[in-house]
Amino acid sequence: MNVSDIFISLPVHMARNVEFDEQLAISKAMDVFWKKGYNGASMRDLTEAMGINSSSLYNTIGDKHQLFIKCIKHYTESRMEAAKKQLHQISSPLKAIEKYINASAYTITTEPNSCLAIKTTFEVATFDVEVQKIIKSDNEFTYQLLIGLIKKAIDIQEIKFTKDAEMLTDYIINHFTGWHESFIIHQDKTRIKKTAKFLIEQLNK
Amino acid sequence: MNVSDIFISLPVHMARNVEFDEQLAISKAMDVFWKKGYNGASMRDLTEAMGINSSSLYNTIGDKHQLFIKCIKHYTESRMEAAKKQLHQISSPLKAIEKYINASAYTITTEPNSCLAIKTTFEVATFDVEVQKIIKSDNEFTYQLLIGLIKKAIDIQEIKFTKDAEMLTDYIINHFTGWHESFIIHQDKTRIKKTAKFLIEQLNK
DNA sequence: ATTATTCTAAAACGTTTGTTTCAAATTTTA
DNA sequence: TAAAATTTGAAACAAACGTTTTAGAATAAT
Repeated sequence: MNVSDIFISLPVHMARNVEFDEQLAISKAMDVFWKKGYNGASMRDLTEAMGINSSSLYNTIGDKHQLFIKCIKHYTESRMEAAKKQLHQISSPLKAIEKYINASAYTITTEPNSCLAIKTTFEVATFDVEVQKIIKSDNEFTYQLLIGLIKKAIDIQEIKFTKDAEMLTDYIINHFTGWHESFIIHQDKTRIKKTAKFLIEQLNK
Repeated sequence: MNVSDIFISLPVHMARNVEFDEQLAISKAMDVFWKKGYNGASMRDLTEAMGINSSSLYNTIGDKHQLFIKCIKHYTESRMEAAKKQLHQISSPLKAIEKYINASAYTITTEPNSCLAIKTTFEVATFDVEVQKIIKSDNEFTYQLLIGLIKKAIDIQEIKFTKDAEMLTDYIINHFTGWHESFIIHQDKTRIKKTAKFLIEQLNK
């Protein structure tokens, strides 16, 4: 055996390339899961929205579950990027926290669907360990982002009423889920804006 | 036509009575929906848990959707009764609020499944108007219960930092949903207890 | 241009879905 | 006790489910 044998299993003739844009297709599938949930979305719903045949889907991305995993990864990753950009270069940590809270309230009361990560948490995260991991790391990202800001704010005494940064981070994050539920039930922006305003006032005490 | 004709359509021969206990069967079905969600629960899952045949189910309760409606009604109604009993005769409004918060935190970190009402809100309440109504009135109950206490607490100056009872009610309720999500993700009781403690401290300012 | 390879579309796959049928069992009224 | 009415269990229903197969179109390398 010589070195070239190692590569003998590689395709000699490279036939057709995949026709469809995988990222675009996943984004389309994500929208379906977002609206209908994991169990509520059928493969026919998905392939129709993606504009591809199920054979292409199974040849490239995989089965329904693998597709779902890619969709929520896509969702959480794009949210992370958006958050990074959003808080990029804000001098005051407390101002950054406030901006993050207001941006969350705005997103919740503006987007057509409630957060896919939260919907997924309540629908399948209890059973599905693979989903659990993604949801957990998404949550951890937000947590680290906020706790960094809170620790800084405590350090420079922008926040004076507590030294427990971990608790305060949890405390703030908890609100977002409640706002989502509230908005589904009442469809009332002002209720959420008022509580967001109050939460920010609390931070300034 | 005489008066007796009005009743002529009523059954003359009353045959068998329904064998199974409907309330018990609905309670069993509720557990299945609670674990698997609406779309995740199959009729075979449900009838097996209920211990009845699907023909009996369709003859008495109705189809899957009607069964689900009865299940979430059962869920919300029993929760309402429990809440009423719980706060029955507590002299101080603020103490009653605190008890309600602590009881919520305890339930969230103790029960095997996350709240059926919240799971339902995120899974189907966006589309299903019948479900929406039930969820909304369940929410309204909690809202009225809390706002009553908060208004009293403001009146007798147990709460001094705000006069906006509506906002504060929303603010408190919002936490519960967040705790549910947090507990699904982290399974950490102390994180929830800490934020509950902090929330109560805020009320005493 | 031929060959090897991969992609795509349509159809079909076996299961499972929610729901209905139907005969047998049961019970009440007469 | 006979007749009428209704529930029950088992089987069957069509439709939809997630997935696979298959034949042919497409394309890169020879």
